Amino acid sequence: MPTRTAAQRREEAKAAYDAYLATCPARQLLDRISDKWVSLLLNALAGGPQRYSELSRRVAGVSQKMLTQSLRGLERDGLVSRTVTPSVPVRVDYELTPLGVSLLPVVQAVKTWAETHIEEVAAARAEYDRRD
Amino acid sequence: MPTRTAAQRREEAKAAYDAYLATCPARQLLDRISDKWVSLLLNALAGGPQRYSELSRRVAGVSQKMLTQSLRGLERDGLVSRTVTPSVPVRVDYELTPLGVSLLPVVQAVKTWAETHIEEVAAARAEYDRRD
DNA sequence: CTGGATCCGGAGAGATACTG
DNA sequence: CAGTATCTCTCCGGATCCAG
Repeated sequence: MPTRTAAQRREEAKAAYDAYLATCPARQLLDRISDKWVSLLLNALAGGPQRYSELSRRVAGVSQKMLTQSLRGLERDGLVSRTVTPSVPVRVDYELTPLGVSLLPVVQAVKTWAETHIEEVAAARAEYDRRD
Repeated sequence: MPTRTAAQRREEAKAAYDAYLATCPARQLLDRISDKWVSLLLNALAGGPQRYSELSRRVAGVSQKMLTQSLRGLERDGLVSRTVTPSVPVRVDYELTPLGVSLLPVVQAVKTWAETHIEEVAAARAEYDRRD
């Protein structure tokens, strides 16, 4: 069983998990979105369709495993579409779906906030480390 | 060494990590924000100061370990302040700093998006699982 | 050669029990 | 009440292998 099995294990775990969380199924979705690689990937896909290898370079630091796994998750959730062109060698493009596009402004806002306030956070961090 | 050691290990790991990412220090911050428990905690703190036990109940499903660890991280980054009232028993309140408040609209937008589009994602997910 | 699956070792998350 | 210490177990990253 490939990578998808991991996703399925997650699903099963969440199912049991939600049982005692009881009230909020959106929690599951929020967890998915609030993922390091997911936010990075969605931002990377903002500029249109991208190949697997392009994403791999753009998001620099992600392992092939996590890249594939994250993309599969996003595809399953209907946020990203996967198009295989059976040329030689094979070409795989990933693109935001309309649903994915609707999420885009939000994740871009997160990225923008991070870029804007990085210095304040760095200062707070230095302060914290110095005093304690 | 208590929980803080974990945070410090993270720090060290990130330092080595950033070295080969080279270009983008904001990446580090984005990773911190794009965390499951962090987004949940920030949303929970939206309604004003909360005690440790209140947060524990509100964010239902978080372990004490991750709660403490996440709060420490947020405190270090200057997003959350920690106030200890040495009564009997001791009382600890967590509250968003101005910097944390500035991030609030963004994380709330993420939460709102998740709540709004949960059904579409669930449908896409069911579709994906059925066909493949 | 690209895209991806598999296996393995180590880091980190979860649950539990304990302490000031 | 607010953590800390410990143990277990999942999950991540890297290397390797596989299909087209």
